[in-house]
Amino acid sequence: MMEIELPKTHPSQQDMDLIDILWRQDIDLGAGREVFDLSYRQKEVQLQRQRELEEEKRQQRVKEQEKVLLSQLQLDEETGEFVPRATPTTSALPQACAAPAEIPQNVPFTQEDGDAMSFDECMQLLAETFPLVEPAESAPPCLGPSIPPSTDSTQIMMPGEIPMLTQNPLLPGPLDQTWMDLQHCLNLQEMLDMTGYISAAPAADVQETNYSQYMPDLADITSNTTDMCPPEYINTYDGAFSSVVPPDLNQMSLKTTDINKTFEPDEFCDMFYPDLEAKVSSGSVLHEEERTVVHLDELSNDGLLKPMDLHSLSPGDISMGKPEAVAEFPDSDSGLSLDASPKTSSPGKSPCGEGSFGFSDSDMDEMEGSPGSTESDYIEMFPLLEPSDGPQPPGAEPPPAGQSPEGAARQPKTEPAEASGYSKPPFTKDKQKRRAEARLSRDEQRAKALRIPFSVDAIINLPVDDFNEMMSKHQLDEPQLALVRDIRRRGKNKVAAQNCRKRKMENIMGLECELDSLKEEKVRLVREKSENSASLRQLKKQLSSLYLEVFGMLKDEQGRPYSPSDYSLQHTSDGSVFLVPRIKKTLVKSN
DNA sequence: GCAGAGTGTCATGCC
DNA sequence: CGGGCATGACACTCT
Repeated sequence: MMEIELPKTHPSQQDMDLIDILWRQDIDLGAGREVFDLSYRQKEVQLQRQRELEEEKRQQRVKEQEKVLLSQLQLDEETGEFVPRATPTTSALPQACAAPAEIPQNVPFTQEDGDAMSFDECMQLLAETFPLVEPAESAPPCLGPSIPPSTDSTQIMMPGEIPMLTQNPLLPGPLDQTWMDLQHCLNLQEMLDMTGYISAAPAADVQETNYSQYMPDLADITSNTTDMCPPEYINTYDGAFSSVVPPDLNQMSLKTTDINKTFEPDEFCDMFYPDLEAKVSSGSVLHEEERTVVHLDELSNDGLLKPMDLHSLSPGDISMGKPEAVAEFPDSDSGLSLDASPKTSSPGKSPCGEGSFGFSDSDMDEMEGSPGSTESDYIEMFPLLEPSDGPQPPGAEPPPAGQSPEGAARQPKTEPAEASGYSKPPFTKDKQKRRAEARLSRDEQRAKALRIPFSVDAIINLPVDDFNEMMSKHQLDEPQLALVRDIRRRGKNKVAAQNCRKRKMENIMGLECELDSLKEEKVRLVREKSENSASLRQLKKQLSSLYLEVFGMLKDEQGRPYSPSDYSLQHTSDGSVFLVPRIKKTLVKSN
């Protein structure tokens, strides 16, 4: 990009023409005309200052609202939650949509604490999701000063909509109510943290060891979930947020502009959540950015919807009350694994019956291979969620298949192996990776069938202590325990086998290198040997000629030369040379 | 259809 | 003694 020195005074027409020409040259590079417009920049600076002032005002208002909310809260002694005193809609059962904006935000958010997505992260997500509606209001209280207000990003995204921001301090009532609900949730979160509602240890573990990906839920939360959330409510949540898993957040934020115009409380509810659902079913999810996926993953991992619970939240289970995801996925361990294992009771042999858990590997393969295989598609859709998976939309038992069985399943997948900290397999071809993931999903499907409340990654990769701690928090029956042990054993052994083969290949390669170097050394030594032999022959030749020369110079008393057949020259170690008669020499030798 | 590579799994031994 | 690792062997899938 060319640099242009801006004139200190107003540019002349000639300058403007020149700038115009330069701009036309740069327009291909994405430069805007305003880049060269001084007055525009000055306006921008003024607007920026204006926004900052508004920002401060908003923050003050938010703090005041926070105080008011705190004064309105009371402690529910049964659940340990803080609930608003005069709000009847905080009951766990949303009969209708009378004021449901509060319900899905209250209960789930109070339960998600120890989860992969902290409340602050949730609030941050909200702040990012609704930047146009209430960017400054959602940010300051929960994000703290370190998080910059999202106004800038708003400006970047939609520079032409600045006037809309100026309306924010005069938010209409219902939106204020929504914000109060969000604040409410935030306060609940903070208070729950303080009151020890969430067990401190797991939370610390999640933060310190970064096992949040492995531990999408907590035991106490599980029980609370089942205790406090009737199926109807879960179903409602499911309907609203199940599809939330992959919605396009950008679209969501755009939608809020509509909310800004019309809403009343009921309309807000009707418009907001069903809209999410509509967005999801529209299939826009398939093209979302990775960052969005991550956020949604976190969303889906939120407390209320735990990995296996989400699976169990499938409409068949909830609305119809059938407890058998098992029948859908007739589980069995890899016939070899559990059945052959004498020390663990195989699910196939479990008291629950053969039909309940027993699907063989071949069965699983058939499931995976079938075009309508919901599990494999599903897993490919949410590889990072496994087996926590996203909630399934009500009424459509195989969501991915319903959406686009071909397209969705063929989407390039992320690598759960890497995400789970697996050592990289020695042979990395894409197809093999995919196949490995498909095979990995077998255990995940088994875990789903037995409703193991942990992710397979967690089962395999957690350290022993954390693993035991995790296990102790859930009441698992014998087949579940056996399956979890087998999953862990197989996972460990799989990694070990990969490492072993990798080492073996490295050993082979090292030996080949060593062999090559040895061959080179052999060639060198052979060449050296021949050189030494030639040198030795040369020395012998020189020695014999020297010998003859010296011997020929020797004369006896009569001046006659000694006969080489009768005498020979011998030298001692001190360098003396003697003329020795051969007979005498042989005698000496014989002696 | 066969051969070979790659991978998962099991059994076993060792630490 | 239990858990993990290493490795040979086998089965399976894919090319």
